[in-house]
Amino acid sequence: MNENKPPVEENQSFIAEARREQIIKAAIKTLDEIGYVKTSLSKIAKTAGISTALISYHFSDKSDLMNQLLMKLIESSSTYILTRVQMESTPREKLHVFIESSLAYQGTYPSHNAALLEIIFNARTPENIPYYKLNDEEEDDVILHELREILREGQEKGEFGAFNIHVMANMIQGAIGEYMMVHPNHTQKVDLETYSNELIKIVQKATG
Amino acid sequence: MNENKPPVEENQSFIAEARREQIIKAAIKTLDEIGYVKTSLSKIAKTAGISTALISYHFSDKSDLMNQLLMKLIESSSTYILTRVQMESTPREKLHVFIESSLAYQGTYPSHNAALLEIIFNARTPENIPYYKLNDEEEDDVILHELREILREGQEKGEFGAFNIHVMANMIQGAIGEYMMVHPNHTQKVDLETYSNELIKIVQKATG
DNA sequence: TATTTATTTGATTAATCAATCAATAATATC
DNA sequence: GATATTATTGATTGATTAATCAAATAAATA
Repeated sequence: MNENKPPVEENQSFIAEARREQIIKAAIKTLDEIGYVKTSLSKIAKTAGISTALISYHFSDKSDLMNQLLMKLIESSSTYILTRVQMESTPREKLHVFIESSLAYQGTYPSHNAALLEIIFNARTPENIPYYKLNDEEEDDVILHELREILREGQEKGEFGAFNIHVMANMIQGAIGEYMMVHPNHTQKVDLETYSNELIKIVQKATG
Repeated sequence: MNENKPPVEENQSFIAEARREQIIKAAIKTLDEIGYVKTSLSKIAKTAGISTALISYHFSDKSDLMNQLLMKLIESSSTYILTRVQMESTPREKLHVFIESSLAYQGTYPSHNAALLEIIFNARTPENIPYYKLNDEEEDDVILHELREILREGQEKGEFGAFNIHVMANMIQGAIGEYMMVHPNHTQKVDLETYSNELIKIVQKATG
């Protein structure tokens, strides 16, 4: 029966993995509710109903926790958007779905979104560079890269007119981000669906 | 010679006013260099070369200092942009100058801009609402209001086509904001002037 | 079952924070 | 020049922070 034993690593980390999940969930909730500045390990621990030291046991560091959480949040929203975009065929359709699903993600997971913002705006690298200034540097930002790719392909195929891809991509991301910042979950001047539709129309014309 | 005496208030507050200026300048520098999270009264005091208690003497509170600083920064950038916009006559010209000067302000006062971002993203009202979620609620945001007014006037005069004003305004602001976030002061993929020109072109087409 | 290994806690550390206060120093007023 | 007011400091308070550690508990392994 030896060959049936699950690999040691998986077995070892089963409890640990569940605990990490729990801590990360508590971190999201805390960040959403009180913001990065007031979020401390003890606040997160209290939210999770565990001791502070337990967080230190599972994460080497506060910044380790925040980094892992950030990666999870980015991956979550990226997957949500990319899977939907990849189901479309033409650049124009892809672009519309990109906008639509980017905004839809915010409506579906508002707390994830808030937590993501709090970390990006506040956490800094060991070299003290804020994450929000890092974004652009190639490698990392899958979403921005995909958006540019859609625009490039659209121009290549003649579906889109002439424009600067970097600027257009920034503008679209900016329009999406602006909504996610300014609008609390309820009672908004422009509801999510209207915003989404109108933004698509405008971008349609801009990419001409 | 009595009537020549300057009003008591001005006289009294002369030193105090200068000191407040100095503290606010030090706060800008500190926020720019180490970010909101790491900025403390003692760090600001050290930057200013004064004692921490002196800040408490001139400002009732940490949040009082941050609020006054925020107001100054908003007023500074608003004035910069609005004076330039008001020199133009047609909505189209106003819109172009709005974009141009918004971006130019960032290039001219990068540290002011960084400090503004740090406060907006981090400071919260006594009710714990982040400032960046407050923006939209009428009264306050002079800049956003002006932008919408330009767009409205342009539509009214038939210079612009049909689009949702709120969404278009958000998109333009988002495109501007995106630049100011992503791009550090040097070695950028798209330089400020190119970005400005290209954004104007795109918005020109979008507003049709 | 005995023993090792993984998980969890409570107590503690040293640092830092905002804010207060009494004691000076500087300035203005009379 | 005496007196009051304003400005400034250093020391101190109590709260909170991230991180460490020895001790206790739970789980896995042999």
